[in-house]
Amino acid sequence: MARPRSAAKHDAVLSAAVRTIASQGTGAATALIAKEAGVSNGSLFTYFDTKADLLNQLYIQLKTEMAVAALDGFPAQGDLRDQLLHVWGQWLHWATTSPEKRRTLAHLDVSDDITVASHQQARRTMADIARLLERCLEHGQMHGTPLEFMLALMNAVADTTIDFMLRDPANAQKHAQSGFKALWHIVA
Amino acid sequence: MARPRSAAKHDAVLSAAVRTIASQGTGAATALIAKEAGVSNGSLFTYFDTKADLLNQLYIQLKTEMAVAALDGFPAQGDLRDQLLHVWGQWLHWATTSPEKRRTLAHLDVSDDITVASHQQARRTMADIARLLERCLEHGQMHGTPLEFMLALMNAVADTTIDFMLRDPANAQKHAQSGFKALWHIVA
Amino acid sequence: MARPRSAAKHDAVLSAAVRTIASQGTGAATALIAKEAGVSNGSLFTYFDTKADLLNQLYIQLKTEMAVAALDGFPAQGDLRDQLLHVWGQWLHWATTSPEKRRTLAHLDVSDDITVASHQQARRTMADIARLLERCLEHGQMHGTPLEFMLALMNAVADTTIDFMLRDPANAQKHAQSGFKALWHIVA
Amino acid sequence: MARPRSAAKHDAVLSAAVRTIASQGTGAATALIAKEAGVSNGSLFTYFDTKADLLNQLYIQLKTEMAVAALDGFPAQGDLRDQLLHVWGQWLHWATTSPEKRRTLAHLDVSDDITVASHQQARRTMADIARLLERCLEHGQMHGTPLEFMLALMNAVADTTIDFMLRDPANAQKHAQSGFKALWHIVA
DNA sequence: CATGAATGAGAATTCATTCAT
DNA sequence: GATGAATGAATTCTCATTCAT
Repeated sequence: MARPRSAAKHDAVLSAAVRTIASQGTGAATALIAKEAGVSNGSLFTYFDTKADLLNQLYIQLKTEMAVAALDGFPAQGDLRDQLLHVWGQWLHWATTSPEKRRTLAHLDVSDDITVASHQQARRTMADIARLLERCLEHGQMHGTPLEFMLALMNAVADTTIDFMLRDPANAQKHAQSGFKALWHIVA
Repeated sequence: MARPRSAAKHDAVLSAAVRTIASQGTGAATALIAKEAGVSNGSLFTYFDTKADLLNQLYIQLKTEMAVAALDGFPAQGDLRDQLLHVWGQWLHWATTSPEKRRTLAHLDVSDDITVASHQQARRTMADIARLLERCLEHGQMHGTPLEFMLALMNAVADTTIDFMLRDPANAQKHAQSGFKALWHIVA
Repeated sequence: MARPRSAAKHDAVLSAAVRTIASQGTGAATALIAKEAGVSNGSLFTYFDTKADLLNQLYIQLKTEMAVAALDGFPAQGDLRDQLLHVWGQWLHWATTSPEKRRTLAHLDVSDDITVASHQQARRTMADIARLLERCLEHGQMHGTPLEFMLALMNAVADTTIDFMLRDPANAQKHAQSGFKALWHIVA
Repeated sequence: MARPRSAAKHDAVLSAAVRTIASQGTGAATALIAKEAGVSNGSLFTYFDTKADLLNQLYIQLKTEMAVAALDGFPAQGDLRDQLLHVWGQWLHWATTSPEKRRTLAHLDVSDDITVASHQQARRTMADIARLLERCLEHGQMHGTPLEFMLALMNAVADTTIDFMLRDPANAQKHAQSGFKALWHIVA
């Protein structure tokens, strides 16, 4: 019966946070995020209990968005290599077309404000990708290595690749291919 | 602000910074670092112009120390795989026996206070390792990929491996081997 | 802001305020009082123009309730000492069985938000007690002292006594008697 | 060897706090107190860890000052009544000539920021007065009542008296005498 | 009239850096 | 040079009050 909490504002804050944190790190002032979102500094706290809360929600949203993007248009029929390549391509595409989100995610990933629960939930959003990776490993040379470890490795390779694509856009496609080659050498 | 009188104090501050930043991140107060170093907060600024300066010096020192450690006892005679394995083992050994330094380095690596110049200089300390890597790649499947990229990849694989070794010390050796296997699959 | 529609809600807010202010002091947030009353924070301001208004109304209500309680069952026939003792007993009984109200009153008594008008009105609710006190004084040693002063003195003695009764419940009765003895020595 | 912490500044903050709290209550902003003391808001916190710390130190200082004032020029030779009367006079004199300190003390006395330890220490500063009171009670009608209770009673009577002296300065002396008469009736 | 989101002026602290001693 | 007090901008979060729904 009262003014409803606005999803639009909630999202505005979140996306203002992306922009602000991308350039200033997690130390960015909540007041600045609020202003950037076109909202009063007080209002920010009706949508997020705490700055840490905002950070955690943002972290999960971005991780989820990334995972969803990576699986978009997943070729259920294809062979393993094609499937992994598809995920790889989607992933890099998302990261390189959303550099701010990607940079923010990097900041959040190392922030002490992100709880273990959030990290766990983030890992869960990658479950489908993990499953794919598992099937790739089945007959490969790294068979027997903990899936968790392999997933982390895949993440690391992807991150490094993305770094180079963003740093040297002229050769982005070449880097993407190199990265996949490295990944495939590991998993297959 | 000029030449530090006492190298000992300079180093004391640096190693206090390692301890403090490892646990508190780069947001750690300079006053705390100073106290931990047994130095007055004012004195810290006679050894380092600025907090960012301290951070950058620390970054370079740690990166250098890491590179030196990785090359310690390098077997000039061995074949490529043995040489790389040696470096790998030294690297992981340094990281796992100096977890605070390693954690601090992780914090610094993503800090906005570290200049591009520092990042470049850090990369230069890895020149010898890069050269080794280059020779590995010569006849490998990744031949033709920019060395810079491969170095970053190696870094990423090493970091991931170290993470798992520290997180799960019971299986540290197994993780170290898995990591090297992955690396070797990439480079050779 | 106008006439309260529902007296029930008005009272609910007031008694929620008692509970909340007893434990948090007059700094208690209006939003908290509202929630405790089962009312929206906005609604609180249709019943009370202002937080200060709420505080003042509460102050007067509690003072009135205290005075009424003190006079309950007043023995119109008894001699002066019995009458004063009756009031004394009722007063202490109210205070010790309504410790939250009493504590709230203590907070309000020293609050800058309570206007002089409210203090005056509060004093007026004690008129009957004042009259009794006046008769006690008529032949006593303090005869001639301003009634206002004597009333304040009686208040002070009562308050001190109640403090000790609440702080040391095992000896509550003894303290009540000591307090009355002190009071009687003054007035008679 | 560095700039010494200045007792003058410490005291300036304390006495600025007296002025500010007297008129605004314990809710007075630390920034205001600092400005009033001619000190930066940051500096306030080099002299007091916390606002609560400032409040507690102030409380103890004022209580001590009051007790010292009350005992100033104490007539060791006199009879009990004269001694008590002396203390009474000194006490009222201090309170009425330092109305801001007195008002601040009233605010502090009911503040939740004052720890039990501080209250205890404050009580200890009244030890000499308590001893005098004890001797008064020895042969009086209230003999046997806990000294603590009697001390609180004396405090209450004094406070009430001071209130009236300040509120109605024209009759201050008369009120002072009335107050003492009441006190003496209780204790003797 | 009820609701609760919106507002924005504070509030207490913290901290890199400067500077008097 | 060394010390640590001084500074004041900046930070997160709170809260009385207003107003759209």
